[in-house]
Amino acid sequence: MVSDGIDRLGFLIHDVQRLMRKRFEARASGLGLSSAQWRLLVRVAKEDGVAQARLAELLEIEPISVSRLVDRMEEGGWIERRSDATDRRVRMIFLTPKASEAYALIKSLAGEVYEESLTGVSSEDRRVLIMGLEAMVQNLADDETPSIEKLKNTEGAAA
Amino acid sequence: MVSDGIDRLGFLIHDVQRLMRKRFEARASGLGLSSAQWRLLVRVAKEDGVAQARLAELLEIEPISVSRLVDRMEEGGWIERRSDATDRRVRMIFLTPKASEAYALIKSLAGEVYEESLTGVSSEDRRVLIMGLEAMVQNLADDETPSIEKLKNTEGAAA
DNA sequence: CTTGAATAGTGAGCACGCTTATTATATATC
DNA sequence: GATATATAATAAGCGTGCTCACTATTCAAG
Repeated sequence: MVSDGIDRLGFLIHDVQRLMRKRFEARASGLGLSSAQWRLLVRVAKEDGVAQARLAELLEIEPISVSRLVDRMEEGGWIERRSDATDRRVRMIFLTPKASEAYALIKSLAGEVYEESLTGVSSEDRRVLIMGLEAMVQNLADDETPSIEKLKNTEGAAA
Repeated sequence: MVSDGIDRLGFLIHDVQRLMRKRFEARASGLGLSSAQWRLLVRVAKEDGVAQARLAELLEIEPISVSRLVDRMEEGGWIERRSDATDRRVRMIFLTPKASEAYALIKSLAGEVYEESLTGVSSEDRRVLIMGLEAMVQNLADDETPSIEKLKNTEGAAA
């Protein structure tokens, strides 16, 4: 029923993501930053002193994943945790000077990878591509995840 | 210099991949299959008896990752390893009947997720999207990863 | 036959995501 | 004030990817 390459959409997205991450990390390896760390760093750069829970929201990962990420980034000297005076549960995250220095370079590395990945794609097609991806995020974001129950009640799994 | 949403391309791809994987795994959780396992299963379905090294090539992951994946899939009863009579280094991978049964359902689940993710995207835009993604894979695939050396020799990292 | 290079697979250990459960603190309610 | 609930962060343990190092086996030279 599906036409063209749509039945390979998952493979495609998966490949693009993996290859982009790989290339970025190859470029940034001199800095000792992974792509996950870079994403967190970018967020903190935009909102210095942000709490971990807020970071989890922004990055759309679980708080525990932020915990671990921040652990390693603190070890690496990229960020530091400071206590919030008004709420002792909160750890506020700040960039170190080292991270602030690296920020511009990181953005430029990312920009390079983006441009390279889009070589030969017209600006018109780029716009369609970006808009398509944004639509996909929107469509996938409303997390209706109840179909397991449905499956179990109507058909039963093929186990 | 970058226009529109191109400076967020990495975030977009990352989000789409994560959300698609999440949704697929929610649907397939009744089966006990992860998306990585599903990808491997699809490959083996197309080439029964394939060697692990060949699978690593096809999936574009490292042989050691295939090893671990196959370990868990063997435990889960999805595939089985058999020795090759002509080359005792090789483990040939076969689907179990359980996996063969599940294959059609898996493809249909994947197709559902693809269609849902593309809701509201015209077939014309879909074609541009797919072609754009394919171009990105092509552009990123030629793994020129020597720029670390270049960086070190010409500028030095900002450490 | 023996030596050496290449190939197939795995072990150890790491990064980064997850689920589930726990601790510490804050806040709302009685 | 005491109790219950909610929130911030973390701990434990797993899946999937990686690098590096290793074993077993094959194949090519000598």
